[in-house]
Amino acid sequence: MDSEVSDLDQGPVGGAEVRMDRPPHAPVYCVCRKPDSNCFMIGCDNCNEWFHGDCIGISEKMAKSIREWYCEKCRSKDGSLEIKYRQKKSKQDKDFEDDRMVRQRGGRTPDFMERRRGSKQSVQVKRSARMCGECEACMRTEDCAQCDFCKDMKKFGGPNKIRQKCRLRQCEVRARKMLRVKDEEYYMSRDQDYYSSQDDRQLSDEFSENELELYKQYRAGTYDEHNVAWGSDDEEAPYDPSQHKRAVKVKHVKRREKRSERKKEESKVKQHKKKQKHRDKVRHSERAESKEPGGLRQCLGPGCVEMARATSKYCSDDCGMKLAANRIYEILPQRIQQWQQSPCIAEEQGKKLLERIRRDQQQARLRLTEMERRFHELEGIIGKAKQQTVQEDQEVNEGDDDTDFQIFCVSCSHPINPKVALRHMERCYAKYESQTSFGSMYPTRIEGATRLFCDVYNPHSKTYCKRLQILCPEHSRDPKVPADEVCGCPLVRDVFEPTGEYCRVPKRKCNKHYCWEKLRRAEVDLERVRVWYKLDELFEQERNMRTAMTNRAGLLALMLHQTIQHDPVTTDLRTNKER
DNA sequence: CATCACGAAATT
DNA sequence: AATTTCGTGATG
Repeated sequence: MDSEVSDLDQGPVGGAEVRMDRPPHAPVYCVCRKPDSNCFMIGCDNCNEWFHGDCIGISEKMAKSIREWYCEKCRSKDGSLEIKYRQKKSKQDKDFEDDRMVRQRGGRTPDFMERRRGSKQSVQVKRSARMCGECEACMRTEDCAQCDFCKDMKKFGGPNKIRQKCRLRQCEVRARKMLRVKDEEYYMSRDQDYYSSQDDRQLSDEFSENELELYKQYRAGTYDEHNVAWGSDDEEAPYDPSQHKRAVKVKHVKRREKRSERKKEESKVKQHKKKQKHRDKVRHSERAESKEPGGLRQCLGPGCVEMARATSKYCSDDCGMKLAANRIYEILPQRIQQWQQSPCIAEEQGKKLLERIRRDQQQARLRLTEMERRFHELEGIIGKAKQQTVQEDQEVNEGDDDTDFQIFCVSCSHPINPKVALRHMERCYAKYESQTSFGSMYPTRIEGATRLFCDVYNPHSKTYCKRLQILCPEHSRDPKVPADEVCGCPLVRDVFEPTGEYCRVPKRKCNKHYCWEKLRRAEVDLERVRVWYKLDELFEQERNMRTAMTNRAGLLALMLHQTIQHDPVTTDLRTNKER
């Protein structure tokens, strides 16, 4: 914690030399205990006190070559403190050197006062004119890539026109204010204090003591306690006016003098006007504190007089919630009323759509039970077919029809005998199909369905097989047919009409009905899957519809949108036909 | 008074 | 040599 020796708090000391345009409590500095007189001053890097250049015999020019400076008092107290000088663009400059000569340095030096905050930092931060080396911003090493300055940088693809350091890295103390983070929330008490000292000075030029006192009371009420609160946040003294003095002292000498002269001339005449101005200013600062960079803001919580947190508009989450609740109580009733004033077309359409969806769902369910029925029916047929006895003689009947006729397999394109075509193509297809996998990450979960998907887990690809179980050559083989098993395929007339009879050829030899059970089962299963999908889709639609309807007049929707009744007579916007 | 733009010093 | 970032004049 380094704190200023001379401070506003010190009150009036040695009022003899106090200038007319300065309040009586202006801070005093230096060995002479006189206030800042707009002349060049230098700050001690140990005690942080400011000294008039004239009083200690250091000119601004000389100061330019000083890197670290300690006052007489500090040097006598602590023998290790030495004034350190800069060297012309040399690297040793940063190291210790015993050169006690004040050298003139070539090139340009910014017109800031040679003030450093301690040797620690001088070593740590090289370019320190705009860096205190201690604040969060100075500690940052990476650009945010978000701010306008970053976006201007070449490394972020910018045109390099602005050429300024990342806003988040602009020193909280020494960087020019407009270069710091734009968001007022980042401004800390330090800046506020700077303002108060500045404002006091300016105000004192313009306002009577009474008014000034009022203004100060106002400020004290809002700011002083905050300083305490913020003090813990950073290790520096919350108030450090010297950090910013330079700009006022060195740069605006002429302007300030002119102004004070002018003020004296017109002081009496414009009393009234000034009072008005002052009132405006106070009101402005009350209202627009948040807009003003560096402004400390009051928590927006209802009835709360605490200071808002740095990155928030509120002092606590609680206050934020309170305001939000108030907002809802305030706005919601009106919105509900507005909402109820006009019929909601979307709601009505939604209801219709929902009805339709429900109807479709009902149909799909019916279809599903039908398919389940067919499933069991088929199993019955197959069971019955198994009981048939083999009739050896039938086999010969189908003997040789067209022996020289050939067809080609759809899978392997080899020419095959039509007699064995079905058998070949089935096997051929199974061979190729079993070489590929067809899976999903999730197992099938359909309640009430038997034997639908293969669902064999493949630990290698962590998937579940999504073929129909009955059709999956990858994970199931057709059972070996015993020699005495009958084909048993129900015979039909005119393709569809069952005759009630069954094929009684031995299964191994029947080329006509090869795998007929499998194909019939697959047919049913495929249809079942289709119906399940359809049902699933309808459920999804219903869910979406319901969510939309729930959200339509939900709290969030009502708070965010409102229905404006432009024409109170025609509330229903539909055409007559639609109604 | 803030912002933009840019030369140039400081730094890498 | 390239990059960073400072200070300052022009501008609105």
